[in-house]
Amino acid sequence: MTMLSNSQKLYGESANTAAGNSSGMSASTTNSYTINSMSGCLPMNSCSPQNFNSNMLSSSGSGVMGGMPMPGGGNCMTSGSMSYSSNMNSCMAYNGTLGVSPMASVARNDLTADDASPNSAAALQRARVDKTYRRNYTHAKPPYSYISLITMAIQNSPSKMLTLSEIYQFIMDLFPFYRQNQQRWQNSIRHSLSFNDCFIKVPRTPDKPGKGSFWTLHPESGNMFENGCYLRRQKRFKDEKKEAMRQTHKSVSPHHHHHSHHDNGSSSSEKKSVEKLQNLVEKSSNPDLSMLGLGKDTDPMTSLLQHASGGSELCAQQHHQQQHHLSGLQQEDLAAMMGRCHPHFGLGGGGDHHYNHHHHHHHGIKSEYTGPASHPFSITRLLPAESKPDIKMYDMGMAAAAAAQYAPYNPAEYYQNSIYHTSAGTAAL
DNA sequence: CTCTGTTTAGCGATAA
DNA sequence: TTATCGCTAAACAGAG
Repeated sequence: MTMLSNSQKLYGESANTAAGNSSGMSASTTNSYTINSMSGCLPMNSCSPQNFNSNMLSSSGSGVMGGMPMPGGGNCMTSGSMSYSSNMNSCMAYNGTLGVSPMASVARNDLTADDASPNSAAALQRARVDKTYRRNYTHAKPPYSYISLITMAIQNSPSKMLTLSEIYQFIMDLFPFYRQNQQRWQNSIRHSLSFNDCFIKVPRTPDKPGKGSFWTLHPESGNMFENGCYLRRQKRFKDEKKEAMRQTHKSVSPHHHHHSHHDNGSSSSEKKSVEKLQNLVEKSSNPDLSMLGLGKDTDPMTSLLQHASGGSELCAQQHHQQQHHLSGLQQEDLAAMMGRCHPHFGLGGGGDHHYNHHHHHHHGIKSEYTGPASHPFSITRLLPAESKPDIKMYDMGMAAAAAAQYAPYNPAEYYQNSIYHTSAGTAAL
């Protein structure tokens, strides 16, 4: 059991500063630590929930399986096999053994102690008292790609549009891990926003002065995490038009010593995004765009669950490169949230682009969905009725609630266990 | 100046 | 194996 593959690396945030050496990050700079990777340790190359669950999460048992999450014990956090200590070395230790991870213990009420003594009261007690456990847990790198984090943030906002800084804030509020090394991950976030066609930049209107633009999701991006994997999409969403434009630009550029500004005003990049929008508008003759204007029509929660909820096959934790410490979280909620992606965007028209790979894939994508928000942590119920954008989730309640939605680390208990309470609670910083 | 965005590059890791 | 995907670094430009 405990053999970890050394294939996966986590970039220890604490360690190297963003600076780094010129040539990318060499192996040395990234003090990476390995973590167990599914694929690594296990033969299976797929992320079947079953396997995952049994092998990875095992003890925690929280299974999110098909649909209903952990009724009983509530462990929302399923196995977090990874630890979180900011510096990883420590974690690895148990990391291989999923069940025993500190996080797991913290998360679950019944947890087994990290010391293998299963439900010992003492262990439990200790877990509750010892802040380091909590801290470690809380600070673990969430098993979500930046793309999924951004998506979560946007979808969670009432208007379905956020500024860059709001996205940052959302992530930091929810995941303590990202309160560190901001420069590094924020650069990545910016890169993700610009680089991925699934994110669209919406200019500010005069009535809303402020710093950057708003970012929203491409109406046709569909449910990018349909497979339940938040670390790696099966296929990257590409906007054909935009892509075409890119090509064109490229082939034309040679001569133009530095873009001859025969364009009036806006930079080429600006233009691009504008066009992007325009295209959007054209394409979606209507409904979809409502979101651009302000997606209120979308009831976040409802839509949310509609899709996914059950569906998360949780293969999420699955492997995936670096980071990815899988902390097993409750995929469910997340799935629910992500899943909803654009539920109603029926995309009927031309939508599905790349997202249908049904092809083979064991991914059983979508398990049967059993009905709306029936489970405890479904966003439908947890989501603050109206998330006020500005309120930030600083106040506890919010933080907990928010966290709950994504179930990353389970909110409810999490909260109960005073994780946020004690330290972060007030700290919330 | 800092913050936003865009873009290129290279790396590690997975999927096909 | 190759094709992709995601992460990080970094150069760069523009806005505030």
